[in-house]
Amino acid sequence: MPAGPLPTIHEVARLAGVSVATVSKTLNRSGKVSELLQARVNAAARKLGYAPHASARSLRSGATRILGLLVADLANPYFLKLVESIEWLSSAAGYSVILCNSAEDPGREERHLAMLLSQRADGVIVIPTRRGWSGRQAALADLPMPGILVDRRIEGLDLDSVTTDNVALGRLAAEHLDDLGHRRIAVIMGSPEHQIARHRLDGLRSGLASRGTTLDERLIEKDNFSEAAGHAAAMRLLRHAQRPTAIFATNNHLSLGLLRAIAESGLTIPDDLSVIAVDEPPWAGLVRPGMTIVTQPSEAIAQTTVSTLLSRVSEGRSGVEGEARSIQLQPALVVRGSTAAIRT
Amino acid sequence: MPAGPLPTIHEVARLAGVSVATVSKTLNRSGKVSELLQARVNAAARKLGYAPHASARSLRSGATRILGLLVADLANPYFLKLVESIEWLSSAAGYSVILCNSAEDPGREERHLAMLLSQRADGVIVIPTRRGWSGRQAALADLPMPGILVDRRIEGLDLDSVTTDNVALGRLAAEHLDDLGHRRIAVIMGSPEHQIARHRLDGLRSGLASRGTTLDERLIEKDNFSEAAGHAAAMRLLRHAQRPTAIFATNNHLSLGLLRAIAESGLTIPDDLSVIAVDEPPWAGLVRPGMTIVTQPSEAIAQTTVSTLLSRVSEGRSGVEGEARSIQLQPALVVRGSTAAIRT
DNA sequence: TAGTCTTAGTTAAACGTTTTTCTAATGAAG
DNA sequence: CTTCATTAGAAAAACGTTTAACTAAGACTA
Repeated sequence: MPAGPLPTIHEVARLAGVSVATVSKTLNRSGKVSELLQARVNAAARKLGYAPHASARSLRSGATRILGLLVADLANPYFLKLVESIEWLSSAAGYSVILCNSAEDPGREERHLAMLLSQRADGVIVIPTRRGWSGRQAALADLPMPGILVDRRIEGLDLDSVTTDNVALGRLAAEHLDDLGHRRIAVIMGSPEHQIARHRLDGLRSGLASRGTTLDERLIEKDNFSEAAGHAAAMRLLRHAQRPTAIFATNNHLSLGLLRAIAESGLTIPDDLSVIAVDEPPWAGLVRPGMTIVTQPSEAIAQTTVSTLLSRVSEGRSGVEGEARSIQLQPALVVRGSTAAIRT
Repeated sequence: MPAGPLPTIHEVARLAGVSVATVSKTLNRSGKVSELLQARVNAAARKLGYAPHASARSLRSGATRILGLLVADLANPYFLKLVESIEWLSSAAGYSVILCNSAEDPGREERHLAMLLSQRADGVIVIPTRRGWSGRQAALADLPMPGILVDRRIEGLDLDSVTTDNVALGRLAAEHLDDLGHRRIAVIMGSPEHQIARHRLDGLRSGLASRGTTLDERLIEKDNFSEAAGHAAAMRLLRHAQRPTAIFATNNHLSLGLLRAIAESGLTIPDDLSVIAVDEPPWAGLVRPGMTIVTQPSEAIAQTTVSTLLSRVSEGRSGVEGEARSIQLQPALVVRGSTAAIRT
């Protein structure tokens, strides 16, 4: 790092023989500057290697062109996809992203939020941690900049949100399994206190009900969302007196645990057991002959999130504020080989 | 977002009945302030919900407490682990992280670097893209803030770096396979233009050589580092007249492709084929009976990276600059079931 | 020709901090 | 009873921008 102190706009102005205002206007393409001076300014800026000081700029202008991205769990491949897309879209729109991983820890989440407030991010995108929001909604509601929730909603919090229609997701799985003739269907649902898990289960249940099948409540495995929990739940199900003919795992971690359990048991998919999972983790290709999944439209979710947030940002607080928009996007069923018609 | 304009230090000062200097000193624990005034200031700050304006602070103080993290490829689980650890450590040290994904695109990388310069990040951590650095080293070398390379080094660039000892990594794989009696060993090496790939191959070759085995050059598969390439290479190897008894995949994407190919071929690990891979991707558990791997010490690498960078940051440009440190950490072999002694 | 409108540019204020310099008060030393 | 340090606090400058307010010079209108 050999360079001395960085050049300021004043040095550019001096070299170009103009005022700093002219430099600013030229570089920001605001206001009128003659072709001649524009050329001189640009040449000077390039020659000096001028890079505007973002802090100074935002101190004066009031906008940082920074978005905060607060992720509940970076290790979840689905969230990672969201992060990738959101970073991509933001950067295309001229915004930088401060990434914060709360690792499902409300304490970290809160500290990160305070930091983003100090940074005066122009907006914050939050995939909230699962627990710890009761009584803490104010932290988000009182944020002085626009915020938007992704994937998970927080009960009793009036904020823009973009989520998957998780009831529809459960219903898709139900209809597919029913079409294949499955009646003994198990669910590894994660934590029943979690809205998403409940919605997916509700969708499954109602989807089956509308086909005249009732879900066997004894085949609903409830615990948390970890791979270990998925593995344990799967083990219980596989040892069940009347083994289910199909298992629905409602999240990436859970389905990984499920697949591991199946591999350990020496069972074959889909002959011994049909499996349907949510989202497409990188390892979906390892399951022969391909994983049947219900996918959440991660690209569309990222897209909607960023554009909604940025439109709020440009509305500014001048706007009528309006109602909180809560946008639900539709999942899709991708049929591959891990589900098969039940043997007669 | 109901709150009006955020309170400034002046309003805190007025409410506490002191000067802004006293507020600043109190909040930053710098300078002497009496107990009494400290209490008044803290109370006032809390009451107003004061959050210092980071831009103003860094404009004046010259430090942003922001680190830039420029990642070549977020989709690589190994890099993701690094990102997680780095974010964690930085945030523990009081730094925020601006995450930039270059997705192996030098153009994006360059734009992100310019942005980080504008943001006046206190330091930048770079996992550089594979290509596109010839003639562009200056972009990093001339950075006015401390920078550090992780995982990949750039030839001809004199900058701190933290990497795995990849020759040792290859040698570990070689010795393990040799111990098990394998002689027909294949490598899916990725791109031969890439230093890491070459080092790992060199390590494998020399490791075998020191045991008296020569690596069959026809069993070295070269292409790029994608999953597709890994899959294709594996397919070629599996159809080989004399099928190798063991395959070494030198990267996460490649090993995923390899495993997929094996699953498709209906071969069993380790009976038909031993497999050794690098790093522990989430799906390692899906391979029965467990994946044998050579791991890079990602935690230690993250740790070393952050502490080295932060020490450079606090040295400031006052320091003697000193030599660039290039730190190599040692990989480790984790033996599980995917490698087995060759059948006699 | 005198007045008014544009236009292209400059000057200077402002953003919210930190930090240097300054001041007044207290206490110790001679 | 001075003088000199020491201290806690205040006043003010500075950081590098953007932008509002201003100016001078042409171009147009009456």
